[in-house]
Amino acid sequence: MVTIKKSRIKDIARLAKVSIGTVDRVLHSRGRVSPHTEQKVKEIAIKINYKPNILARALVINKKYNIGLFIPQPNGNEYWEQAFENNHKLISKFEQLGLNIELYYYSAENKKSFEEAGQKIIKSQPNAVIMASLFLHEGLSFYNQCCDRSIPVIIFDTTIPYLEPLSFIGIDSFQSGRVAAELMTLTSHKKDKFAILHFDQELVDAPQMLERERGFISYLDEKCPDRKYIVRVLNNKQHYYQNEIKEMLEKDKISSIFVSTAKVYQIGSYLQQNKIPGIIVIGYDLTSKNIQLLNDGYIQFLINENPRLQVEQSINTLGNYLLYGEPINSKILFPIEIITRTNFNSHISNSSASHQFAEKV
Amino acid sequence: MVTIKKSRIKDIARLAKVSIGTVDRVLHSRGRVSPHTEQKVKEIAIKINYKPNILARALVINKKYNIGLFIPQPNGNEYWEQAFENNHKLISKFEQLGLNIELYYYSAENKKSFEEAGQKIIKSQPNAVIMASLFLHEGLSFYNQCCDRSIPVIIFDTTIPYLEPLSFIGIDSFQSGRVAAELMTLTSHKKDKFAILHFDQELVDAPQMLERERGFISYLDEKCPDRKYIVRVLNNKQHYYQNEIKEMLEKDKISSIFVSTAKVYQIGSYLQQNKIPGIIVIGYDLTSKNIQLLNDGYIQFLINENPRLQVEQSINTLGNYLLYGEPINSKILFPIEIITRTNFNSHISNSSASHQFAEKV
DNA sequence: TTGAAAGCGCTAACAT
DNA sequence: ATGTTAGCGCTTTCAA
Repeated sequence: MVTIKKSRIKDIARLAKVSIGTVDRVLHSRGRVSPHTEQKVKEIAIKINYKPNILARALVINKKYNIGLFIPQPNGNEYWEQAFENNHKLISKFEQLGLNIELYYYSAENKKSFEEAGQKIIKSQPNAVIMASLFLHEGLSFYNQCCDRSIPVIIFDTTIPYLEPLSFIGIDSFQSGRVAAELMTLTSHKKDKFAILHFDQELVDAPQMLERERGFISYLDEKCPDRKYIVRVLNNKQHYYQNEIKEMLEKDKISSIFVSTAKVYQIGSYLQQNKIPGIIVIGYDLTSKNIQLLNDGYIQFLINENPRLQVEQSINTLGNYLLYGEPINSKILFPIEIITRTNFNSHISNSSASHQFAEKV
Repeated sequence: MVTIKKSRIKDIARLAKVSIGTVDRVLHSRGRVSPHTEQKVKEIAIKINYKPNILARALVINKKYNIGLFIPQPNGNEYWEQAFENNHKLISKFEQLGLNIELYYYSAENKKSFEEAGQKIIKSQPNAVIMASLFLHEGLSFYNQCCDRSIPVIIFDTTIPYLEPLSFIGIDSFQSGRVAAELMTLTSHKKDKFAILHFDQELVDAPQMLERERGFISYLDEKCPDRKYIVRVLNNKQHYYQNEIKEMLEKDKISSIFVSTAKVYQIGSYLQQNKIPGIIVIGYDLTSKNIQLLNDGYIQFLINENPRLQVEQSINTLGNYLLYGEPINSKILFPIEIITRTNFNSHISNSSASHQFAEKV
């Protein structure tokens, strides 16, 4: 096999009969080069198919970046715990390369804590921020502060409408609602009635939940306009919502239930406790309670948001952008993964492989 | 923020009052170091939390590897075309880093061509091989030749039983069959009858197809032992199989059909042409014909093997192993992805994000 | 406008 | 057993 030798700056310099300093100036358009030389160097670079060695470049640049990772406190919240499982190695990998990733937590129940953590981040003067904001208004305000200071922001998990961050990384909520509606339609009779349930939150602050509902309904409107369905917002307190569900099931003869969040286990548990089989239940996220109920047959489908991969992808994307100048997509939408009792294992064991599209280069 | 300075070999040397050469010898266990010095250096390395700079290491190692990528000729085979879509950039990325990836094609219909290409690879004396063998016996023989020459092999897409390659990368066929059975069960009545169809191939040579069938049946046996089903091997010629299907549908009142390969479109097309709605059809792979029928409602579910990601992951895994000495999993099983009319778009646009577990570091 | 040279952190050959 | 040094390919400073 003919091994083509890699071409280096030195080769260009030799062929163009100039010094490597000159070549460098041309390649980086730093000026102070005569047009004639510039032309010649460029030609030769193309001719010998010069590609810079990113390792050498990264080595010599040796720049340090401070990244603020702005996220809900994972303790006690399984979804966010999953998000950071195993990401220590990713973080320390990038640390080696000069990315200092600092974590800033806020409480998912406390807007104040979000604002406070946000102030800390701003004060730390980061080179970039990765954030997942559960609060619409506060998230927007923080984003604007970053913009004012020219700090690039990657938003993941939860969209904030109308913003144009460096990149949004997550899943398409609207589309995921459509998928849920499709699965319900496939698993039911034409005359069955559906329910869409939200658990009490300030819906204004939960654009995701509304988008999921919108998607769900858009599918029904489009594919089976005769379908009957109801929409309910349930109180989050067990005592209340259990009564509400009971009443609903008695009155409405629901065949299938779509819950707009990971709280779908509250429905599954109710059905399990009261031994009500035969209802198709769909919700979000592979939390342990949800998976248990999936296994027990009281939830049929879960839509996986793959929080761990979202974080991984966010860090990777930002790292490659800062360190290697890789272009960045303004939107990275994850596949909408349908999880069932039978395939969830394959998703858990290797969410990284599927999505680990992680390439180390 | 306190920026902790990265520790380098030089720092260890200074603190241990030895030269960097000695430190290097300790860190790489190259011997020729007194026990006392060794002990001291190790202690200090741990104390200052030394992590080698992989960039500098990769730069100086600067070794060239020849990799043989041994795969079916993609031209005219959409699955394999997908597998190599966009992988040029990955390949050229690694080329920069010293991985020379040479492609060797064989014809999926011609065992002889497999053997010939195999000989070529052996002759080229590669440092490692990545292969997808559609032929059981020939694949085994080639694998053994590599072993004899201590050439590590990564096998992807199609397993060869009983081998222990450096890594197997692909999906669990058995489990995917179970998923198909589950989906059918969820979308049908208890008394409906299922069909499992194989399209004519030498089944001996297709362990995947048999594994998928085995998985399918194992699920039924386990979860609904009363379920009626039939298994058929159909002739691949349109004229023949159309008659066979017709007969089958007339005689057996099938509600749902599971096809063990990407040829599921042959069933979908038949149903479409003959305007037979209401049958649940499940098969494999996101080829254009399959997707068209998914869209038209004559296929309900496809299981995605994500060929592109498999290739990406194979190259990444091998590259990181060779270049950075990363540990390697003997098995990397992908998530079993359920594709429907509504979510296929999200899978096509970004199969890389989900699985792009590719991290560049 | 150009060239020379130092140095990023590491490895490995060579000298002592 | 230990130390010294060249050099991987690139960027950047300084001198000419």
